[in-house]
Amino acid sequence: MGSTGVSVYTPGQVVEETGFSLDTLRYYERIGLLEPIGRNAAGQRRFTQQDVGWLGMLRCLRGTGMPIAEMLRFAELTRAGDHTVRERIELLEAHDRRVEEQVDHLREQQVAIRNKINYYHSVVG
Amino acid sequence: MGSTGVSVYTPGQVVEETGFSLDTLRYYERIGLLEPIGRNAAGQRRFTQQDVGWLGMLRCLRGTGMPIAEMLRFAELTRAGDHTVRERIELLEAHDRRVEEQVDHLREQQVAIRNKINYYHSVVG
DNA sequence: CTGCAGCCTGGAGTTCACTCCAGGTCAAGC
DNA sequence: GCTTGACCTGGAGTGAACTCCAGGCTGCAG
Repeated sequence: MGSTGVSVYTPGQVVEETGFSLDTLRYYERIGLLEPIGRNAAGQRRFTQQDVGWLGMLRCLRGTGMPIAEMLRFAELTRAGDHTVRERIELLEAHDRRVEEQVDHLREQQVAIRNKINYYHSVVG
Repeated sequence: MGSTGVSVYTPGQVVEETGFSLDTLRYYERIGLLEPIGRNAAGQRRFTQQDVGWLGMLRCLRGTGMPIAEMLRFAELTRAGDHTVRERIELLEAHDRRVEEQVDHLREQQVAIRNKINYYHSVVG
């Protein structure tokens, strides 16, 4: 391990790691998607490994189109403790099904787009 | 064929067929995604088979995440005539690649979500 | 002839998810 | 000791894509 026993991340490092913008990180904290992030003496955020891990989860959910409101629910369930694990499973499984539908849907429409492309190719020869 | 020689569609029928809302149809016409739709004596829209076909294409593009601005460009190319077919091909092929990326991306994140689900399952037993 | 459903217009309002801003603090390098 | 850059706050602004509204017309079922 380095000079610090525990890994902490500056906002800049978290931006780097997660791909969220600094404004988005602050926004997520404000609305309660993140628990209040620890601060150093100067009041600057210091993210823990855990925070970064959680952000990874959020990125996954957002990236697959989960609305903020539902992520918020997931965050609350997570904070509420172990007795909510079943609910979290349900939430994620429902989301997983939606992702599956999204993929199917995209594939279907892709076929139509490709048909159009082929048609155009046949027009220009 | 029925009582009308050519098929025309009332706004309501187009809503039914395309899944776009009436407001969206009007919006699309306003911004130029649709050419001005024909009207009956009372000033009400009457969509042609062609209009409905074009709307099908739009639905496909929107449904795969193409921004309105780009659909507008596609609409303008289409209106401009046959000499734009190559540009249209390029536009659609670029979009097709983005759709492909979308699908890959979704699949990747889906794996992470499923891992999480499995982890939760292991927790509750 | 009355009522209602479906349609019309221009323009305002909404939702979502950020993103930006002004004005300020603090640490470190030159 | 001054500048620079990363960071802070509360709150306002943005962009995309609709969606809604008030007020008004028409055609037809009862």
